[in-house]
Amino acid sequence: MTSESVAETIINTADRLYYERGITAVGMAELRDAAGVSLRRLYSEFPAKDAIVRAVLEKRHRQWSDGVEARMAEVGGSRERLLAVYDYLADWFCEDSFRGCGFINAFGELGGEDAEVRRIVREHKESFQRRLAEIVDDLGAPTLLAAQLALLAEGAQTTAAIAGSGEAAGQARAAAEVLIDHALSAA
Amino acid sequence: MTSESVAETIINTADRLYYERGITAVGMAELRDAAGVSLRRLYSEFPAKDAIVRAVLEKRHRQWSDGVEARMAEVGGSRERLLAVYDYLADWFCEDSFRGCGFINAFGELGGEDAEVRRIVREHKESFQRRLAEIVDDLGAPTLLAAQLALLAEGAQTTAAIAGSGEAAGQARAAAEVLIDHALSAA
DNA sequence: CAGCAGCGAGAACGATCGTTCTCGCATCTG
DNA sequence: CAGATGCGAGAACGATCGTTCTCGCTGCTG
Repeated sequence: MTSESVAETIINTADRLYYERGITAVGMAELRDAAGVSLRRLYSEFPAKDAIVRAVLEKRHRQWSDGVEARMAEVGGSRERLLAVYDYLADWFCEDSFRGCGFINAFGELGGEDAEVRRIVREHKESFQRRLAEIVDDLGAPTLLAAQLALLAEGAQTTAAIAGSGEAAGQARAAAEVLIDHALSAA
Repeated sequence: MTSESVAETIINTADRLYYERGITAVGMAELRDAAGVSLRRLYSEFPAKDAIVRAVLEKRHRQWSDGVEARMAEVGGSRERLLAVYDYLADWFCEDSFRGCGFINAFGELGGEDAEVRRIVREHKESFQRRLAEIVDDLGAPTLLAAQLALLAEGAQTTAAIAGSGEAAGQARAAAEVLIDHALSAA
């Protein structure tokens, strides 16, 4: 396999810097230094900073989807697959670099000005909700449950980031169990 | 009663602009124009932009606390007081100007760089959780429930902002009912 | 070897940032 | 009336932003 392309290096470096410190706080000069490329090369790979931001968000979307999907594939049964989401969150929250959901952060920072960022963030969250809805449907539970499980996951991400502790994942998981079992017993 | 002071005008204007468009996106010149004061006056009331940001967050914290508290006072019983939080959210989400939780947005935008913002945001969220914990305690339910109800509220705020719809409030309320009743039946 | 295309280093550009300074007018004090 | 004070308007400052341009080296092709 070939080593990563220049564009990938740029995206990975930008992702790390933007996530750590915020998008507007990281200038193109800093990105150039950290990625070890020339400014000329930066602008030959991407037309502008906006394009890098979009590429970073799209890469992050694939990573999240793949990560959640892999975690869900490890267990059997729809109920366990739903709960696997919170186990995935628990691992993520433990990472030193964890600083909340990159999409929520980008939305808070740029969502007021940049309609394209709004669109990407919204699509990311909708796709997660759709995936949950599929599994909830397999369970035979109402779609409302999928939305509620998503609320728990979103709340856990922001709470873990702000509180600086990962305990929200376990709390969300326990709440999810109650909601799932209640939905099943009502069906 | 006297009309609002210059400092209050500045804070209220800054709050609106920062919330609508993001903090870094709003410069001091724009704030001066919108508040109708001179730049000189801006810097005589506040030593720097950071101080305005902090003042805005602190005002927002009082507004949130007072608003939730007033809403909870309208109903009787601990269970209804807890659920009143989500009714408060539902009203808020319907406002045209709603763009998510200002603290979460500020955290996403500045939390990576500004430790003071981190502290204020964390304190705000902790104070909300403490208030929930008091009422949960009155109910005789375990403290875990308070954390879970907070997760639902946080998740509803970000989801409503990103999706651009207020339905998350009702979904969170329904989930809260299930969690509360489950906690009570187990006690 | 001559000529050319590609690219890195970094200067340069115009815009805008937060912040400070200058100037001139208005209002008060004696 | 003379002088001082306070403040608004806005120019000025240095820094930094995103972006483009220049220059000079490197390695290819004929």
